[in-house]
Amino acid sequence: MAPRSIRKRSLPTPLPSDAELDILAALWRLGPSTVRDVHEALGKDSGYTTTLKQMQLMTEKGLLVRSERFRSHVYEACMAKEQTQKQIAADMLKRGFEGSAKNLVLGALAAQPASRQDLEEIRQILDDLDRRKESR
Amino acid sequence: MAPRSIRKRSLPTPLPSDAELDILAALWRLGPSTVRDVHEALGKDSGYTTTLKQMQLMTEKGLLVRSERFRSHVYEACMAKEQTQKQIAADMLKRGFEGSAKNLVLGALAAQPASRQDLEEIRQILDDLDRRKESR
DNA sequence: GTTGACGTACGATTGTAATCGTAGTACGTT
DNA sequence: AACGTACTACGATTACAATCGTACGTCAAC
Repeated sequence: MAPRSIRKRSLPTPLPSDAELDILAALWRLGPSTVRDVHEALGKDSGYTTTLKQMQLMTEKGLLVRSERFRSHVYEACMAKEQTQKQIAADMLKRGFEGSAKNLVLGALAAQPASRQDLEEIRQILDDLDRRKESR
Repeated sequence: MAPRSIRKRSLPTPLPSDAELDILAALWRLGPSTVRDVHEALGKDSGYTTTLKQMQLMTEKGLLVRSERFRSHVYEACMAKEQTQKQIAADMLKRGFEGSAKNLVLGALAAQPASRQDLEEIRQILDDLDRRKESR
C-alpha cells in the first residue's frame, strides 16, 4: 500500500515535483528572490501562502536555501539549473523514451520546432561530444 | 483548493501519470498484451490487482483500448508512442527547459551519453529539419 | 500604544495517484 | 458435481502534492 509519486523518493536529491519545478524555474530566472517575488512571477491563481508553504517545504527537502534579509527571507535554488535539467532528462529518458537520447531529441524537435540557429548550436554540441570521444 | 498533478488535466488526451507511463512503455514494447504480461514486464513489487486497476482506469480515460480474448482481456496503447513522447517532450520543454530544445538536447546527452551511431542519427534528423525549412 | 501593512509559521483540508483485499466469474480437471 | 485455477470488478485505504485559513511577529506611522 505504498504509493509512489512522480519521482522516486529517498534519493540524494529527490526530483522536484510539478509545482516545485515551476518555483525552481522562477528562481533560476530571477536569481535569489523573496516568496512574493516568486509568487508574482508564477502568475498562478493560487494564494500567496501556498507558494510560501511550498518554498518552506522545498527548503526542508534541501531543494532551496534560505537567508535572512531585513524583514523577509530570500530563497535561492540549491542546485544549478543544468544539473537539475540533467536529472530530469535522465528520468524522462529512462521512463518514456527507452533510454534513447535520439528519441528524446526527436520528440523535442517535433514538439517545439527549433530555429535554424538552435539547430546549429545543437550541431556544435554533437561535434563537441564526438571530439571528446575521439580524444579518449 | 484544487491541486494539480504532474500534468494538466482536462486536455484532449491527458498526459499520462508516472505509473501510467510505465504501463504505456511496456505496451509499446510488448504490443497488445494481457494485464499479466504487463504486470510481469514491469517487474514492480506491487500487486497484480494494482496493475489491473490501473489499466482499467487508463481504459476509462481513453489511454488504452481493450478487447476480449478467450478468457482474458488484451490491452493496447491508444496513442502511438511517438505522439505521446512528443507531448511529454513539449510539456518538459515548457516547464523545465525554458522552451529551449537546445537545452533539452544538452540535458539528454549529458544524462545519457549517446553512442557515435546515435549522434549520427541525430545529425540526420537535424539535416532533415533544415531541408524541410529550406523548401518552405 | 494602537493600528495597519507586510511578513512567516503551521495545522487542516482536498484531490488524485497508487495500492490492496476481497468478492465474483468462467473454465478445465477430476 | 465439486474443486482448483486464473482472471476481472470494485470499494476502501494510503501517501502525497497542493492548497488555504488563521495565528503570530515585527516594524513604521500616526
